[in-house]
Amino acid sequence: MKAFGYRDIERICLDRIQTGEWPPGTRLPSDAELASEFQCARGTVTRAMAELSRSGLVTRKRRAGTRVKLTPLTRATLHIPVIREDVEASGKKHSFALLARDMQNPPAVIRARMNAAADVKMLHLRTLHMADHRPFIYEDRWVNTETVPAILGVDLEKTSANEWLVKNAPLSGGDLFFFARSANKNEASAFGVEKSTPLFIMERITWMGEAAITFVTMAYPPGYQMHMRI
Amino acid sequence: MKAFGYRDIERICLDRIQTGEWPPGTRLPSDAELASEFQCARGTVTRAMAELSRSGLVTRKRRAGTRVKLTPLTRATLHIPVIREDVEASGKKHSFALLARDMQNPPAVIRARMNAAADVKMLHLRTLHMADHRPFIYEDRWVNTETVPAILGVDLEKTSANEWLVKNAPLSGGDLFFFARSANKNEASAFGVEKSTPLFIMERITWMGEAAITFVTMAYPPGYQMHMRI
DNA sequence: ATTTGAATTATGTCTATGCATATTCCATAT
DNA sequence: ATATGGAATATGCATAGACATAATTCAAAT
Repeated sequence: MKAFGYRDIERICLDRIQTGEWPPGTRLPSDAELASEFQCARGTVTRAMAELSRSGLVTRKRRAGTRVKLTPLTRATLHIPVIREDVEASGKKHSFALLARDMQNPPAVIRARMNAAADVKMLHLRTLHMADHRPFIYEDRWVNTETVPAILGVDLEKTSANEWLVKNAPLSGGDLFFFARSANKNEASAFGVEKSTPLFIMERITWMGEAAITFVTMAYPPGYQMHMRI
Repeated sequence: MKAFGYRDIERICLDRIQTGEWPPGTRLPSDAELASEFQCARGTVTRAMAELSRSGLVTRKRRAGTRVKLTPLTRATLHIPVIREDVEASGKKHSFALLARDMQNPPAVIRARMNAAADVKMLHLRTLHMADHRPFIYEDRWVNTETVPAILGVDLEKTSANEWLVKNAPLSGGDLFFFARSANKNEASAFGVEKSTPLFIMERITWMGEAAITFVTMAYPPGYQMHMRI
């Protein structure tokens, strides 16, 4: 019999958890015992267990051992794409129109959320992204030009701010908010719907340390569904 | 100088990526070179790099080396809580009312999405979850009793199906869909709003292999925001 | 010029070993 | 009974060495 690699061990243990052979709360055999079962070194089992732990299926504590989490699989991962690549991945043609561009002092609500001074001026952009010439995302964006001054030299008619920022502005983190609200005037006219139509909205703030890079509100047309996998 | 552990190396390299010292596309020094820089064994660097790779910041290929991803940090993780724990975590009191419970043949749309036979009967539940006695989630759920027969013996007035299933039904995966739509009649009356009010909706199907365990539609009251972190 | 193939190189994985450290368990002293 | 302290144990982390494997490079053959 061929020896077991750490991926095999990971898969087999995952299977034992998923089939209920090791129900939530169970203490697994120690790394050493599993190593003896799978005829491998302890390090190999340790690596498999570390992966399961990182995936959130088990918890490991010194001396206390490895246990199956009480509520396993409670995470889902969302991939945040560059809009252009997202559209092109679905076989459609991406285009966009820069509807407005100016330097402005953002409203207090935005300033507060971006952790910005009262008198700061930011780049304000409104963009409509299309998939096969149909409206796909209406984007309202504020860019902190103190954090990313380089964007002022970019031709945003040719490269979307979304794409330029993703690829050029190093970031340390971000906050995403999803909610539903009625379309505002701009969104309604961009999508050709009534002002009261429910829209799926994503707000995103990205950070470089304490300083906000950009605050963007993305409105999706009626019928859009965001998908995530567990 | 104290020796560097794999977490130190991970942090330092993360920092170099985030500050732009290693911009997207950069090829990192080889594991061996980094090991020499940090005065440690190659295995230690390898582990740090494996973590960065798993977090999606770099890609590693044999012979080609380790490179900073072109679009780093494009993932966000959503933690899916048990509703009761979610409510209680915010310091509020959780309660719920089982509004309806019966065995029914689900509509064709639901059957299709659950990958179920035409004549199957499922447990259909409607539940209103409350936070401090205010409506928090309106839940419409179908449970495949062929996959989880044990739920028929559970007192769902005392333990919510949500909680019981999360803790007792082993699952191999799931699909989540998020979108916005107008409140339907039931939701409107549960939340005390107009029928046309935009609501944030989450649909979730969980799977045990090919068989669906449960299909649930959760409607959140107006103003609810889902938050994720990058 | 193009293809083929061999050498080189960086990561992938495993082994064996050792010490560190958190936690549990248990015997002993109070 | 309770508190305390030490032994035992399981994971955490690091090291050194070995071989596997994929991708690149480059020289030789066509």
